[in-house]
Amino acid sequence: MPVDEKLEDVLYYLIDKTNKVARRYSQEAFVKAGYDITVDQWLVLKKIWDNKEINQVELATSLFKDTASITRILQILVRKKLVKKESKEGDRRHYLLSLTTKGEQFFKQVLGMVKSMRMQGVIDFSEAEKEQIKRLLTKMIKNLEE
Amino acid sequence: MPVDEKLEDVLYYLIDKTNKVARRYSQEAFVKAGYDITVDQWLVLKKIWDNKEINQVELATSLFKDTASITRILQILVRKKLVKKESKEGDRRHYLLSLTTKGEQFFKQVLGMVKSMRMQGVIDFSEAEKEQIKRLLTKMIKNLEE
DNA sequence: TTCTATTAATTGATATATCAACGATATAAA
DNA sequence: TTTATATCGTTGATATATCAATTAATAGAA
Repeated sequence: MPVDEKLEDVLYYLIDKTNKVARRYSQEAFVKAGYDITVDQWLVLKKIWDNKEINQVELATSLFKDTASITRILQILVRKKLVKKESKEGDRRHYLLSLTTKGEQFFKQVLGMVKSMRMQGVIDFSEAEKEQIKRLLTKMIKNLEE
Repeated sequence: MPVDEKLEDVLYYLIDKTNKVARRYSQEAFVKAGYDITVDQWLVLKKIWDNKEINQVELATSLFKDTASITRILQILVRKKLVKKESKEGDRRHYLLSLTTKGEQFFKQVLGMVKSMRMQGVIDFSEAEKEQIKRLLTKMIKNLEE
């Protein structure tokens, strides 16, 4: 019988837990506020807001998602009339993505809440601790990316 | 136009990225080694190995999963003949979960690789850094739970 | 210019997450 | 004992992740 440490002591498990707790916290806040949106949909909105002329491959890369996932999330956001896709002149393989007027209004309305959600996780962290956790996570990523 | 920090500077985003990188790293290692198993399926195996008489609700709680997800993951593990479900005498609402002989052999075979995967992420971390990152993540979880 | 290779996006299949509804059983209350 | 409530597990619906195959369009090579 091989002996092994408990799952609770495994760092990946702790990261997974933190990630889930943060996502659930954010999702519940959206629901409580009556915003019909998921965390992943919000991230896509945010990225389009920040990069008005982004295409789907760039969107996928920067959000660590598959282009297939992006296609489906965008279908939902277009259905909700928050995002619009327009063919690009010059290269008809891809689209220009942008927020609709409704999408921009929605984004601005939700952003304040999102900012306070971001703070909640580190509410009692010193500046040094905030830097430290980012530094260590970045270091882990480097160790795991070939 | 509200100004907002870049996604790359948001801590939740960095945690999400670390989590995905760690999962992909682990999943690729399983595939390369020819092990037909997902990360989530492995976690369920590990938990049953550690707790021979666990039921599905406890399994779900300890892995931060929904009981519906556990039902479906177990269906797959049973189909692969790695796990068996036996009715419990006394309370027929739930099952006793355990690894089959094949499941135990598989677990022992894979465990060595899993241990080295766990180390890879923190390969250049000092002991103090390992403690630090666990402490800070635990602190974040407390800030975001209930 | 024509053939080939690459790129952007979509779709299908399977695994997982989450919520809600449900069935079977067990426990507590009346 | 009957009734009400709580618990364990399953299933359906929708969203997302991943991989593979496919379409449409562009770019590069012959």
